[in-house]
Parts: sequence; C-alpha cells; structure tokens
Amino acid sequence: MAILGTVSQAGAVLDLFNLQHPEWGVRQVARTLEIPKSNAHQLLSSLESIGLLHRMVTGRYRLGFKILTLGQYLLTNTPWRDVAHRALVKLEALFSQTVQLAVLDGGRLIYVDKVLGSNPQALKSAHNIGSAVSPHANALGRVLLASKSWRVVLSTFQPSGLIAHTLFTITDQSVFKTELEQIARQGFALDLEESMLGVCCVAAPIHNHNGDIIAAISLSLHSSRNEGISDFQRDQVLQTAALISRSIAFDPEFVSENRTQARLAGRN
Amino acid sequence: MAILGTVSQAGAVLDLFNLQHPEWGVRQVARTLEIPKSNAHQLLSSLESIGLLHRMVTGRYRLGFKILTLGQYLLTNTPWRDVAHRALVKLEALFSQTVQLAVLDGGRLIYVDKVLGSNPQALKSAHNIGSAVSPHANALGRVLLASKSWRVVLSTFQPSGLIAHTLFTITDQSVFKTELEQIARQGFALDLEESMLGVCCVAAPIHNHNGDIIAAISLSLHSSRNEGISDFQRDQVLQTAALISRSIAFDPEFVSENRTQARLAGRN
DNA sequence: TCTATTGTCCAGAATAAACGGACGAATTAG
DNA sequence: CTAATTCGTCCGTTTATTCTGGACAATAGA
Repeated sequence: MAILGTVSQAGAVLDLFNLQHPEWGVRQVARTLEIPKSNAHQLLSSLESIGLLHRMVTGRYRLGFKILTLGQYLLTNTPWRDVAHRALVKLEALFSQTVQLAVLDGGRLIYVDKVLGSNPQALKSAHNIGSAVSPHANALGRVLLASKSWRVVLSTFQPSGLIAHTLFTITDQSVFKTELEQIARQGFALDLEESMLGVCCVAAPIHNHNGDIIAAISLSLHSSRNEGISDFQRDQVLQTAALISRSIAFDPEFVSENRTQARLAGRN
Repeated sequence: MAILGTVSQAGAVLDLFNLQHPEWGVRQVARTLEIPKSNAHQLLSSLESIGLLHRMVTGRYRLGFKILTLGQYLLTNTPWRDVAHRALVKLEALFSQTVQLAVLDGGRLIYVDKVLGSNPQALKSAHNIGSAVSPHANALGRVLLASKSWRVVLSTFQPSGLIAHTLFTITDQSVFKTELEQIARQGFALDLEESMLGVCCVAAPIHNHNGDIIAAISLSLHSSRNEGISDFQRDQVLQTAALISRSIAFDPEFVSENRTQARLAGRN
C-alpha cells in the first residue's frame, strides 16, 4: 500500500475544479482543504508546472488544456469504443432513439459515447462525453454495478446514500441489493422513470475477452413506467451488446493489443 | 518558487502515457524514468488512487476515465469556445473550407474546436479536440507565439529545434524570429505549405477583454505556395477573429464572470 | 516443469514537504 | 482619493515524509 500523501493532496486540489467552481485562488483552496496557504500555493503551482492547471494573470487557477490532450489519448487508445460506436449507430437506425455508451470509474458512471435519436421525440438531453453521474439511479450504472461486490457497490454511494432523482428511485439499500442480484442474473438492467420522469432505459453489459464487464450500452426513450421497454427493444440492446463483446473477444487486434504493445514498449 | 518534487515526478509519469504507449507497467516506468521500482510503484498506485490512472487486472496502468470528466469541465467552463464555435460555423458557410480553433498551452498548440469544410476538396485531416502539436510549423501556432517573448518562444522548441515538416518549414531561428515579429505587426499568420504539402492556412488571434491573446482561429485549404491565400479570405478570417474578440470583451457575462464566481465561491 | 520477469511489500536512511509569518501588490470600501 | 482589507508570493525552521534496495510471491513463457 502506502499512497504518497503529496499526490493525494494534489488529487484533492484537482477535485475542487468542477462545473460550478471552474476557478480557484490560493487562499480559497487553503480554506476549503483546511491546509496552510503556503501549502496550497505549492500544490497549485506544482500542478501548473505539470500542465494539469493553468495560471491566470490574476494569480488564480483553472484546469489546463493538457487535460484535453490526455483525454484524446485515452479515447484514441480505447479501441472497443470504435466498435461500440458503429454498433450504436446501427441500434439508433433501428429505433431512432438515443443510445449511449458508458463505463464505471472511481465509483462514478462516465459517459463515453452517444448517438442522439433521430426521432423528434427522442431523448435530446443525453450526457456529453466525460459526464459523470452517480450510477445508482441509472440503467447503465446498475448493469455495471451488478458485476461488482456489494462492498464496492456500497462505497459508490457513500456517505450521501441512495439519493432519489424521482419518486421511483430506489433508495433502500436492501431493495437495491436485490435489484442488482436480479440484474446480474438476467444480464440487463431497466430504468423505469427512476432517473428522470417520463424516461425509460434498458442497458446491457459489454465484456472483454476475459469475460470482465468493461462498459455498457443503453437505449433511452420517452415512456411511462407502465409502458416500459418492449421485449423487442430489450433483446436488440442485448444482442448489440453481445455483438460488441464478440467483436472485442475475437478480433485479434484487441486480444493481442495489450501484450503486443507491452512487449514493444519493453524493448526500450 | 519551490515545486513539489513528488508532483513533478507524478507529472513525468503522466507524460509517459501517449498515443504510442497507452499502457505502462511498474518496472517499465522505473526503467524509463530511471527511478527505483518501489518509487514507480508508489507513483502509479498514487495516481490511480486519485483517478488519473486506471489499474488493469494485469497490474499494468492506463489513463483513467476521470480525465474525460475533467476535460468536460474544462470545455464547459471555457465560455468563449461557444462564441467562437458559432463564428466558425459562419466562416465555414462562407468558404466551405475547414476552420479550426486552438490555444497555446505548455508550449504546445492544442486544438479546441473545428468545423470540417463541406467542400469535397476541403481539408478532412483536421485535428481532433485535444490534439497537441508543435506550434512552430503552423499558422495557428505562430500567431499565438507572436505575442510571447522570444525567451518563451525558444523554450517551445527545445531541445529538438525547429523540426521541418515539409521543405518549406522555417528551420532557422533568426528567420523564425523575424517571421514572428512580422506576424505580431500585421496581426495574422500564414502557413504556405510549411506544415503539410499542398495545404495553406491563415490564422488570426482572439483577444480577451484585457487585450491578451487567448486563442486563435484558422482557415485551411488545399492550395500551393504560389497561389496562397486570397486577400478576401484573409480579411474574413481577421474579421471573424475580431468579432469573437469583441463578443468576449463586451458581453458582460464574460467580463464579470471570473470575479462573480470568485466572490460566490469565497462565501463558503 | 523450470525459468525469467513481474508487481508487491517492508524497514532503515536520506531528504523533501509542512508550517507560520512577513512582504508588496492589488482590490474594495469609505 | 485614501485607508483597510485581501490577495499571491516568498523564506527559514521544524517536522514529516519519501526514497531506496532487497526479499517475496505470483504470473507468464519456454
């Protein structure tokens, strides 16, 4: 174990920067993190020196554009994303409804791709690439959580608990646990107006060649809790996810990629 | 001064991850950075704990998806990007040629937005959002460098020097300095097949309300060094950049935004 | 099955980071 | 226009951390 305290603090500083607080000053950071001003100043200027933060002429700090570069590296080096994108396009063509792709990282559901539905009534409020939300009130999040141990799942909604988004959101832990077990058995998750009123989703997991769940896709549509999702829609989402999983597993490019690159890099 | 050594090293580790090397192991990092294995292990696991890296089941590391989230925060909190995007759309509609938006950060030119030209002969090899290139052989990069001191400019192409991309790339430092001085005087930069054969660009700077150059836009088209860019095209790019600058300067949302948010945040 | 390489962990030794205060500059309030 | 507050920056001392090399088990390869 043993995590470097300095890096941990640098991470805490980075976590201060979000949609509501795009810009931070030295004393502001010091107050919020309850550390001396000198320490906050060191952390901010150090993070600037490695490009993660950008120092304004006012002496205040914002996120650095280098983050975009790292993000592009990440997206480019995630080959299953291209496979999934093509499959999502086909799925959208079938239903004219919004489809999305997401992963679970750090206990948060992070959207990685989307295709907006061409149907005029399709969901247009889809998340941008990089949007992070709590996974519990979401078909995508739950289908990804279903493969994790209950201990890990618990940590994703601590300390705030299962926050209700609508009156249908599951807020009881034991009910939620039963729900996850059912999702793990049936291999897909439903969201019946639990994240947003009038919106229902179905999500299915994507596996890599080891059988691990690495991502999930979903189909979202305006529907009531009673109407829900049709069996045909659900099956098509499941089949699309299975198709993506198979492409990843059998395409030699993906199976061997990690090892090949590791070997090449090791030659240095 | 005084930059935290631990953060500096963490930055060096982060910089290892790029398009060619998406995945790194402990000993591999230790060899490359010439640090003990234990140290590399601590840095990697610490960077994972703050979400910047993701640990594979093999024990190797990749960039973490949290970076996408930070990138989305950055893009959302860069309001002039929306203003510029609308202007870029109009510029593309006028010429049907590819237009791009970029900033200078950490000595690198980083692309922030683009609109691909609808003309079938338009440049389709535009950079993705987040792409980072050396600024010297590029109209966008040079118009941004022109506002910097020569000392800063020098540091952007050290230690490799002015690398030639085509036979027209300026590789002599004194010639390059003269070129930058001319760009600073005339307020725009040309790229006549210096970055890619058969491609010419014109770029103009965007100023904020303080007069600082914060970004630049460019128009790219297939053209020979002799044909170059027409005066009309150049003037339209200049006018578009000026329009964006004025929108930023006079729109009260942008002028007061930083201070307002600072004040609100300070109330905590 | 045997070998080489990997990620992980531990305890002493070496060094960096944390801290509080002082300074000048910038901004706000009167 | 002036005064007072708040800001970012810097420095020297105290304190705590990180760094290092080696041993271990697990894994992948021959």
